[in-house]
Formats: sequence, C-alpha cells, structure tokens
Amino acid sequence: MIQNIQIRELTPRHLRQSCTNCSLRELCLPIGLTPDEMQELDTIITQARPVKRGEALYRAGEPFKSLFAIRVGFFKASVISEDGREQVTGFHMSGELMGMDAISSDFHTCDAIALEDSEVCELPFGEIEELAGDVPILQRHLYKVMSREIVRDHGVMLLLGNMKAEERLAAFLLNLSQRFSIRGYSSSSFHLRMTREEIGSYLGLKLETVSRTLSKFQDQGFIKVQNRLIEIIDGDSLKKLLNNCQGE
Amino acid sequence: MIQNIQIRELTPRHLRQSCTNCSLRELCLPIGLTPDEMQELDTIITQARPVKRGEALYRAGEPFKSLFAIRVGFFKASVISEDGREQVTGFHMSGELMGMDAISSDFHTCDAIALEDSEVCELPFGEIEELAGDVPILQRHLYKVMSREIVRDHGVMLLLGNMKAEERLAAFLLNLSQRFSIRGYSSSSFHLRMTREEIGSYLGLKLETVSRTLSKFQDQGFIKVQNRLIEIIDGDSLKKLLNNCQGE
DNA sequence: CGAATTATTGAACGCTGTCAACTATAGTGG
DNA sequence: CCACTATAGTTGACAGCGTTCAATAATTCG
Repeated sequence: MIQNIQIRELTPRHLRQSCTNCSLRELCLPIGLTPDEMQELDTIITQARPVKRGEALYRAGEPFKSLFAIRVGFFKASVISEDGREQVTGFHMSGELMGMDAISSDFHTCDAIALEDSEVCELPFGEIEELAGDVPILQRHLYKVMSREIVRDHGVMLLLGNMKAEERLAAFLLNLSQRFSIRGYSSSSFHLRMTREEIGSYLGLKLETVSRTLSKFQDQGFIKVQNRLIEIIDGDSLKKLLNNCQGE
Repeated sequence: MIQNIQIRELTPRHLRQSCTNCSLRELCLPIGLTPDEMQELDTIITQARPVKRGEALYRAGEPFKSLFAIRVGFFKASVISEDGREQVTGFHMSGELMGMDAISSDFHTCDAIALEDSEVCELPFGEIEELAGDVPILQRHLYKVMSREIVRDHGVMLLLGNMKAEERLAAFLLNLSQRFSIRGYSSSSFHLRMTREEIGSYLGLKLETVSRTLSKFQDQGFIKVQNRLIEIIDGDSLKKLLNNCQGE
C-alpha cells in the first residue's frame, strides 16, 4: 500500500490504476473487463479519499450517492436502533465494498466508521449503474457482490441465533484469520482493530463476555491474547468448537 | 393452479397477465415499465408454478437458475449449518422475491419451504439480467430489491444481537401485522403459518420460550392467542415494549 | 506524566434453555 | 364419522450461561 501511495504521487495515471486496484477484488480484475471498459470504469471512480481513524465514511440518514471500495484500512458498519442500541453489522477490510444497503432507499441506513486510518475509492452509483447497463459482466458482478452480502448476513444470523459465546468467538477469530490470510497477511497472528465492545456488539455479547472468553481460549492454549494482538496457536481446536457442539 | 393451466390453454394472454400480477409488488408495476417492456418481461416469466405445503421450492446446494416471486402463499427460508442446526432467515409472503442469495455462487444457499399451498412465478435470472441491461429502470429495481434484503437482514441482526425474548416476539408480531395489512388482510387478526419452533429459530429462541412469551402477552392483554390464530388487542403496548427498554 | 479509555476479573443475579409431563390439534385410516 | 396416532403447543421446575455491577489493571493519548 505504501507502494501505491508513492506511485500515486508520481503519476496520476497510475493513481487511476491504483484506484482500479482498490476495487480489484470486488469490481474489476476478477470479472475480466476489457482494457477499454476498465478505462471507462477508471474515469468514473474518483480519486482515493482518506478517512482517518474514528471518522465516519458515511452515516445513517445521509443521502446515498456512492458505494465505497476500501483501498486500505478497516471499517465497522453499524445500525443504531431507535432507542439507541448499536448493532455492528460487519467489519470490512481492503478490497471490500460498502454502502449497498443504501441503494434501496437512497439513504444510508448504517454508519461506516474507520477503525484505522483508511483510504477508500468512491464509486458514484448512478454512473456505475449506467456503465453496468452497457457491460453485462459488470452488471452481473454487482448482483453477485450484493448477493454475497446477503449470504454473509445469513451466516451472521446463524451465529447470533444458534451459537454459544465460545462458538461465536471462535467463528469470529477464524473468519478474521482467513480474511487476513487472503490479503497476504499472517493468518495466525493479527491485530484486532476493534474494541471488545465492538466485537461484542457484532457477536451479540457483552464486552465482559468477549474478554472472558478470549481469556478462556488463552488458558486452553488455543490462542495467545495480548491486548488487541491475537495469535492463533491451535486453530484446529477452534474449528472443533464450531462443529463439535451438535455434530458429534 | 389447475385454473391457471386451463386459462393458459385457453388464453395465453391471461396467463401472462396473471404472471405479471405475481411479481407486481416486487418487479413490475411500481417501477413504471412501459407496456412494451412489461410485455417482454411477461414472455420471460414462466407460468405460475404450484408448491404444496411442506414442499421445497429449492434447497441449498441446488444449482441456481431463477429467482422466484411469490404469487400466493407463504414460505420460510432457512440455512442449515454444517452440524445440522437450522436458522430460519426469513418468512416470505405474496409479492416477495426469493432466491437472491444464490446469485453469488450460482448455487442456492438456503432451503425455501412452503408453509402453505403456494404459487410462485419463476424468473429465469439470466434472461431477467439481460432484459435489465436494456431497461435501466428494471436494473435499478433489482438492485433495490437486493438492497432491501440486506437492510432487512440488518434489522434481524439488531433483533438477534440486542433484544430480549419479549422484544423479539413483539417485533415479530408487529412486523407480520404490518405486512398482512399491506396486502389487504387484517392487521389485527391473522393466522401464523409457522410452528413455534420455526418462530423460535427465526428469533433465536427455543420454542418453549416463544410459547411462554405469547402466553405472557395474552395474560397482559396485549394479544389473544388461539393456537396459530393471533389477535392483536393492544398493539401500542407491543410497540412500547420495543422502544421502552433503553429509550426511557 | 496524568487522564481517559480500554480491558480484565470476580461475584451475584436473572433470563432463557433444558428436561419432562401433559394437553390439544390435525391428519389418517378403518 | 370416529377412533387413533403423530404432531404441535403449553406449562412447571430447575440449572446454566451470559449479563450486570463493581473493582482493578493496563494501555493509549494528549
């Protein structure tokens, strides 16, 4: 990523490329656009925009204009109920697309908060949509990305509806591990960007339960916890926790 | 269903009309297609297909070909975890679209089971997609429908992650009430199509808790329960249950 | 370095799950 | 049509998991 930033300062063309790059996983390369089509996509996508830790990329209630592809960084998305309760609906990292919930009503329904200094690419939805009308493969890809979000949400429902605290934490750690791994980071040792309270909100647990369960995993030798640094020592045992419960 | 088949054999135009009808809420009328475009949509949508109570419209793992618009009836959608736990991810009624989770992988990820004798219209996704490329308003509508599903799922997460049993049940009943009302049925008196266990699976509760809580609501005079027949007597108190918890 | 935030840990309570017995309803076949 | 059986629903007693409240420790940030 540092590479990209340096390239960006040198050559605007490469900036666009790096912007295309940003949505690499979610929008471009894997779907096989022609160079021309990618060019066109590039002209739509505005330049990378920084979002500092703690800042909101958007907030519930704001009018919807664009989707955002995370170039670098880490975000949480959360809905706030009328009576003020926060539910974290997801944690999102580089290459992922945010804001799809807003399409339905033309207003954002979530807050998106950066949990570390981040950079996003803005994808003006109207223009993306228009381009998608001409480029079937892009259209299809958008459907797929949204569908994937629905599938992910179903997984969270399963977690919230059926699992015990230990299973939820295990699933959470394994999921993070896998996603870091895909992005070229260590799958066995990573830094949590969120507080215990935010983990708890996502998993439907109180922060004390999160803390206790992490400690328990550490006592059992499954992981090593040092504040927000997690080291997975025995991933297989964590996986067992997930399947053993009724599968036995 | 027999009626429809007969109609079809007599007058194809009427069959198609009834099919358009089926996806009325989700696909056609509200988005303002021209007669020509609706005509084209009609040719894509295959004839109404009956699904008997207890039958699966589709099952997880089956290859994905079509979305389904519910013409009449009532369905549950559920995911089954590896170790056999069922999570009901939603209940769906006439006018709603099912199967969008399958777009991402080209395989269904849910089971869709009819909870009463139903009829659906099959919308072959490939053709719908193609048409959407030519009809921006249809394309946009598909995005919106999928986005709405994501928003709905976030609402369920909030429910599962933050609410107590009473609040979940209250939210559930009020939601059903509203949806029946929109469809022209009574909002204060309706028949539950699902078992206590299925309600529980959806709400992340055990069936005993569902039963107990319904009884409690009845004792408090909020509702009248007679097996699967629900009468909402004091909807305001139910709404209060939802907001009072921390909002006070 | 001090203040604020975040995390850990303990103890007690309460909500919901579990187990069990019983009742009611619906569907089936004589 | 009725008896029978299977399924669905209700209710009670009790236990356990996670929450709540509270005190303390560690870390971050100005």
